[in-house]
Amino acid sequence: MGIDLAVSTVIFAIRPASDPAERGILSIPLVRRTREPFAGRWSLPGGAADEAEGLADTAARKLYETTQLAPAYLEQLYAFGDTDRSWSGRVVSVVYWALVRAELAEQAAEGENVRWFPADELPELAFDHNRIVEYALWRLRNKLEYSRIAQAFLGETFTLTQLRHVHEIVRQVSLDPANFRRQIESSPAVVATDEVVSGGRHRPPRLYRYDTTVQLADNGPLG
Amino acid sequence: MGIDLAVSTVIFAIRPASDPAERGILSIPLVRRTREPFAGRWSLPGGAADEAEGLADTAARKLYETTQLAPAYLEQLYAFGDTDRSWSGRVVSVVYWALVRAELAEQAAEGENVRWFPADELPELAFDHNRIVEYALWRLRNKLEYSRIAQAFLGETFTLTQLRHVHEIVRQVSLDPANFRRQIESSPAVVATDEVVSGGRHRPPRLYRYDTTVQLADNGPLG
DNA sequence: TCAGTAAGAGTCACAATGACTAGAACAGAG
DNA sequence: CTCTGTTCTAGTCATTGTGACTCTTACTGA
Repeated sequence: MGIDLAVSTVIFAIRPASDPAERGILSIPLVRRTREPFAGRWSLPGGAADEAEGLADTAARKLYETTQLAPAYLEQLYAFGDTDRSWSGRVVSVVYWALVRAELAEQAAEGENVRWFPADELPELAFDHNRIVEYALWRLRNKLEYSRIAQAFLGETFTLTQLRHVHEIVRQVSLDPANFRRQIESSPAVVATDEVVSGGRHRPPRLYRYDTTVQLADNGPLG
Repeated sequence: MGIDLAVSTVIFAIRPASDPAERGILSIPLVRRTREPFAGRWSLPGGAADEAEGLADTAARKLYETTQLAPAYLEQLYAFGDTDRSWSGRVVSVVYWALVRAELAEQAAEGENVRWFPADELPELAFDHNRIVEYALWRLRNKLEYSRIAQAFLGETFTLTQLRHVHEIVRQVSLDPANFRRQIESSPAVVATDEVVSGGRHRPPRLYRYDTTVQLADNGPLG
């Protein structure tokens, strides 16, 4: 009876690769379902919407409860409401997507029921979650090109090479370092600090920092 | 108890202006509320989600029932779910936005409870509908620049001047006719027919047609 | 026949971008 | 200490897309 309203989140982070030649792998944490339908299958973290809480707040809370992660960026993805997307009654899912810093994601505990998967090598998930992740991936890759959200994968300060690696890993391309530098430095939202990273094996790169008065993405009137 | 799920739609069409110097006005049909809360106020057409129907289907149906319009383009805008957006219990609204052909919108019946308003001269609406329309407008103006949805305001065939007027009216800019032509003709999705519009006061312009195998907008995996 | 207006083709300068070159600055091997 | 390999960083060059602008063509109505 009635329509159930759920809130789920597709969480992205860049995790270290087993092969050290790769710079990292775009990954997604999934939770194993303990109940029918789809018991045993992996699925997106989430749950029923809370009556006393905004949708984004519910997304952030569920996200934290299941993975202990705090997102650096959170945005609504889509409301999935096809009639046949669940086996047990009608469910409308308001899905969010989130970006988590690599540093945090590394510490994150994995367990029997929570595990990280490479974003484009997912198993068969519960419900229509494969399709949802596919759409989230598309949005992430698009938005990376015309906004500043790449920063959300990194920390307060970062080198241009780190920022370039984020783009290369997520968008699965290889970018010319010199051209990438030119483009980033043309934006006033990125400021060079006078610090450098010492201790590396090569010429010490300069640290950059995002102007915190500039928001990561322009979502119009929604802020 | 429980969260009510509603579906509403922001409908756009270009309607003739009273001043013949203007080419048209971007307009939105609104319906007058007959019940509390906000009885007498104008609001977006919509209603409760139907358990047996997809969200987009509900949006299109409600849209047709209240305005007798069939949209040429329909896309989900956002799920609004703040806790304080309704006076009567918690309501989550999945909002769509739609484009209707000018030809259809002209025929559309206005009545005591349905009326068209210029998109940026709206009265104070019920609930948070002013904010919703503002966001829909922002999305429309953005999307017009990087997709082919402008065509949805027109008919099967159209002149380049008509298409340019759509851009000028919606984006509130004035565009150079020659540059606009160059840009449109560089896209393979627009094909020139060998027909022309005769009977005008000036040199008869050629009719163009959109390649129907190309979709109006690229919404990724959602199609 | 002329004036006014829009269609349609073309030119020019400038900005953004991809491909590429080259010097500077480091660590570690010899 | 010197050499080598790598990366950081600053440049050049050619191509492309775009805004501003000019000019000719084709029509109607005065």
